[in-house]
Amino acid sequence: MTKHITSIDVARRAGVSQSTVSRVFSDKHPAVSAETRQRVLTAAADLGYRPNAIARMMSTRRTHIVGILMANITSPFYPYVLEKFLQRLQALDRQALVFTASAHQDVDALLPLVLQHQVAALIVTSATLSSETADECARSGVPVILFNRYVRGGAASAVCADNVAGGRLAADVLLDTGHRRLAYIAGTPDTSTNTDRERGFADRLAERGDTSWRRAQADYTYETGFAAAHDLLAGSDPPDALFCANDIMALGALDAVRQIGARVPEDVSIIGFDDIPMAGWGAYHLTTIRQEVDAMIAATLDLLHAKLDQPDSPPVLRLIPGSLIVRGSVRGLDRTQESGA
Amino acid sequence: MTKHITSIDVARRAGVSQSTVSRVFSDKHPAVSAETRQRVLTAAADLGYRPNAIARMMSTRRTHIVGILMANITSPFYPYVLEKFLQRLQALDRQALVFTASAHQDVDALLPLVLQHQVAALIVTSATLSSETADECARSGVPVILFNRYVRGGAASAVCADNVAGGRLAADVLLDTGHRRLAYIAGTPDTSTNTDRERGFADRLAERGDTSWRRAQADYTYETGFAAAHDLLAGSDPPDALFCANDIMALGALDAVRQIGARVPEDVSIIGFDDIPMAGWGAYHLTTIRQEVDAMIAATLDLLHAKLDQPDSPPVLRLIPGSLIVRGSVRGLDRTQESGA
DNA sequence: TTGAAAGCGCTACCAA
DNA sequence: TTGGTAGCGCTTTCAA
Repeated sequence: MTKHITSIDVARRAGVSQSTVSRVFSDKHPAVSAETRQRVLTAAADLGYRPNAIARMMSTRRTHIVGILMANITSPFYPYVLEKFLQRLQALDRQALVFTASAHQDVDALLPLVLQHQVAALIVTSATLSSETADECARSGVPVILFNRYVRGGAASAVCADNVAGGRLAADVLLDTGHRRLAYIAGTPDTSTNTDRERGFADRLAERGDTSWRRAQADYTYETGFAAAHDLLAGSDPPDALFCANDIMALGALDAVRQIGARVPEDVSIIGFDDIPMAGWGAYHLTTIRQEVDAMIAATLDLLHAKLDQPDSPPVLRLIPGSLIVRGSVRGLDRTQESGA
Repeated sequence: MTKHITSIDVARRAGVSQSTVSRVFSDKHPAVSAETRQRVLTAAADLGYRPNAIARMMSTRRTHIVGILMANITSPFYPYVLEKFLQRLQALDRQALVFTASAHQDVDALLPLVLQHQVAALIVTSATLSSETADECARSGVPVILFNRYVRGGAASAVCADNVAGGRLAADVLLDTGHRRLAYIAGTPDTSTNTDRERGFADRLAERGDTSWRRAQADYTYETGFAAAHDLLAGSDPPDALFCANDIMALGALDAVRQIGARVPEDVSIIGFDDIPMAGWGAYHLTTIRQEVDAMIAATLDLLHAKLDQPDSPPVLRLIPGSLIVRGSVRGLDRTQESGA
């Protein structure tokens, strides 16, 4: 192992005290003469000194590290989210300790580990957090923001796409364009994104007098979306429109429709949710309800900092409206008809 | 802020010394009587004690944290890589501090920050590292493993797909199936993945007497792949086969071919590189050269631990062979003809 | 403006 | 098997 250079080495070389070296490298710049500072900086450069972030954390008992807890990174929606978070966090001079929860394993089990690392705050994405755990974080003084998830009555703030409104919008779009045999392809059960999208869709349909829509269960993957569409289309009196709880499943559904020799949108219309990059690709041209990811991320970081500045502020739920992105997978929709949700 | 519970609080409550508490929570379990341990554990549970990982690092001067430096998370190949790394690292009881380098910003600039956090090791993915920086890491005793990149003559070990062999394989496949007007769609210049794939392709073509292949520059995105294919196909005497430096561009190329009314593979064959999930989707059925990601990740972690155990071991370059995945985008290839690269 | 010294919460060594 | 104690490298009073 290489000998580690510490502030003491620098102090010795610069002929100053260790405290002075520390002052020079503190973020705020208190009372150090320009000349001394220069001497210290030179000595540090000569030695290749780098302040030890761990020791600094130890001493200040504060961390710049934000924990990110994420399941499902591979779902095409989340890599983008993660990258954005990392970029924004880095710009704010914060580091990110990232954890993934495999679907089966409980997110709550990961929490002690995260907390041990004294993270300044925690962002939880695509993974549910029990309200006990949320409370525990609150007790340790670690602000938690849920991204695209929320706990009912929990102690955690959350930022979500307005999934209910999105579901309603999908219902309106499909009905307005004259579709009459609707079906919903559901995402993973017990996720708030899925239940909210379905609820919005179902409620709006009911309001407009359609109670005969069908439903197939899938779990947010391409393969299950494909299979669900297949099943739906196989029966007699197949649906003429499919609302899919996310884009990936919608893409699978689209391929399924084509595979059985039907056309999109002439024979069946498809509308997705998310607006992932692939939705715009030539082979698909998926009409979808877009989540305003950038706005959601910005809101999350706002909430985070608000909570950091004011630890006692109450939890907040922030809903970010989405919007309809019109491409080619819904019959009777013309590309000027985009609207907010 | 909540009062923080320390090992001293636990010691007091359990009626033991602070050292004993520390022993109980050390990874290795030395010399603590079952009864004492139980008392300590109970007291800790009552108090909600959690060992402070920062203090532990400070004291041991070792970290379990691995830095991951990654650009391009959104390229569909990398989220999978990242998730796998996180999973494997977590299983090994290591945390991951993740940094992204936006393409423009120098990865080297991020390094001091990473090093300040006393990471035990560093994995660099999809981003080049100058050899100076690699040396600097070596000097600080931080093992660096490059994933899918290497620095010539550098001090860092690397794990790569065997891109040269993959390029050769693509050439053979296309020639063997009777294609005669070949073209290469290049990825981002100055990335070793691109240059190696191209070199393998070009060399093999030259060996077999084809020097008339064409080339279009793109940068690994769907859009540029689409545009490059468009250009290639627009001229007179358009190519009858396209080798794309990655799958995303191949998918773009495929959509471009269809858009101008040509058919894949009847009119033009396309072969990609990576085997991302979307390559298998119904709308594409892309024939491609697969990177054995799991093997690459395993090799990376092997190298990492080898280096950790034996800091003086020399840098290693490990090439992981890929294999041909036959789907429907190359004419004249029958699905039994898969082979190693 | 600078230096001395007291921690931060833990590990690890040495004695008992 | 346990307790005492000396750090780890830094920040942060408090004095000079």
